[in-house]
Amino acid sequence: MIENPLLRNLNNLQKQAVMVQGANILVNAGPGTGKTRVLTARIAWLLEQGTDAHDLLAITFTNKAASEMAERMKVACPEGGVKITTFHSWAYDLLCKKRPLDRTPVVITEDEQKRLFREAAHSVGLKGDTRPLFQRLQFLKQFFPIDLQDEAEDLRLAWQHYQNSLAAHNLYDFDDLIISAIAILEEERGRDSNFRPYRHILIDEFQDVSPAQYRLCQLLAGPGCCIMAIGDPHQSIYGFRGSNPALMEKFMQDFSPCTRISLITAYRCGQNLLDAARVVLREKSAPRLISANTIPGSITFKQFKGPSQEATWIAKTIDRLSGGVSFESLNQGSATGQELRSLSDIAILFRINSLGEILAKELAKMGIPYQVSPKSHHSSDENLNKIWHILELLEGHHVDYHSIMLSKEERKIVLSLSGHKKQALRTLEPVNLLDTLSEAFGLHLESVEKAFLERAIASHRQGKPLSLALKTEQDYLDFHVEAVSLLSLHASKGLEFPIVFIAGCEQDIIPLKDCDPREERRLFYVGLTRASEQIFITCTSERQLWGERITVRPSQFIKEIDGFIEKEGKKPGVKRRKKVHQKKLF
DNA sequence: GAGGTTCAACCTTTT
DNA sequence: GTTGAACCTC
Repeated sequence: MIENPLLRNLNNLQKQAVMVQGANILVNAGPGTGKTRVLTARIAWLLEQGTDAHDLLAITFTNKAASEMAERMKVACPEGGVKITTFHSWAYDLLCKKRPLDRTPVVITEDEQKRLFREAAHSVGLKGDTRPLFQRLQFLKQFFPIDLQDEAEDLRLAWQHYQNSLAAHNLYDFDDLIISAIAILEEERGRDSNFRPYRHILIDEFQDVSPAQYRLCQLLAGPGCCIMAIGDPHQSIYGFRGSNPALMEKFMQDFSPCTRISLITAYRCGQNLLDAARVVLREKSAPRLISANTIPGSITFKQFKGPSQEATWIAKTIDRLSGGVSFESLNQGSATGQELRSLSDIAILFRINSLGEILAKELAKMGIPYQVSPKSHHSSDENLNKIWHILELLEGHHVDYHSIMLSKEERKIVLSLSGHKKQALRTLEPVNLLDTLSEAFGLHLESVEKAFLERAIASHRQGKPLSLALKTEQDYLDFHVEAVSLLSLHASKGLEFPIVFIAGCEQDIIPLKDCDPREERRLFYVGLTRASEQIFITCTSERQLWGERITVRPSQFIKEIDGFIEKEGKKPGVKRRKKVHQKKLF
């Protein structure tokens, strides 16, 4: 029998996973074991087996991951037609289908969520700081069913009021999307026991599902539906939003019959890196991954006096590795004889964003191009949102809601406009309208934002609801750009770089104080397994944190992986072992 | 209701 | 060391 070309480049375990029939599948896929490859191969294989594309659903966590997978699918099977989406988008689409057309659900941002909640808390007579209550609400919303039994009366009251005010304007926060989808599906299932929308569901990064999303999975599947859940419980790092590595085990029981496959060949990291990472993980149940990489991967550890020395050293090292753009390296030339690196091959990871800022400054000083994780996009989102509220207010929609979202001053400006002026604004060319608004409200729109808003306003004037027209496609980091990536450990998940720096590797930062120590281990595991060839771990003896200057010790993890760290002036342990091995051979 | 003062957080983050 | 929210004063 001729082997299917889709399966040709897969190893045996991957093939097995791709071709499971008549059972749910749980794939334990450690770092670099070909998770996405298995997922896409399975979709392609199912299609080839005659599955209708409409019976297939692939779910990822981020839009970015979804579009990347869609891109891969285009290559694997150009006819395509398979729905690749996120939990939230899927839920949003369902909501749109179930609501009357004139009542398009509007999703609010976290900022708006906070304001609305505070407003709600105050209107039920709560005094004092409402932030702890809000945090609790956000956490509880990740669960299903939501249990308010043991919660404070204050929280219940404020919650109720918050949800009422959302409902009054057809608003949903991100968690409501999932919660509402669950409610719709439960109701539907109660009415019609044949309700089975998909025959095959594939879920990526399953270790990140929240209990609510897990419930959604249960409702989407039923007899005759096969789920492939793929993920790595050891990379579960989103406990603060409800995810839990134990859910993967629960899947085995709840979705019986279920085949479990653990991929053990890793194509990214060298063996030395994999073994070091496994030591930090301290999970006896974790299988030892075997690297297909011939380079063992080296770990270097450096301790500095303070953050500026650390940053300088990192910047200089990057400069040296990349052949250099700085004055110094131009003088020295690339005398090291090492192969030069593209800046896009290098990432600097850190536990807390404040460390990233120091590093960014130093790189800027040296003239090394860098890009930071998408956190900074936040401010531009705020601009877009503000414009949205202003425009809606100008049109007189949901006046009370949109008013809350603007500052008093801004509100005054909008509401004081005469009807005549409003009408004039409405007919203004989008470009001019934006200019007028930016000036009146002191907004600084970047040209990209402006172009985007112009398009949105134009399409709105052709009859599209403004909220829909503005529904943004976030700009994501482009890792092909010739720049060093500065990322939090969390943001680095799913990415890979030949060379990785982990900065600020100090006790109480990595692992971070007062955090779940097991999750901190998994987080460091994620960090170590981002690199394929080389890791530089740095720490300092002194750190200024939250205004206080403190002396710090190296992270406990350093000691734990000491045997895997390359010692200065000495050959690394692994290489030596290799030599011994070779002697035996001859 | 604007403007100053005090007090406590301050980690990770996608949708 | 900075921010955001609540509270206080005029």
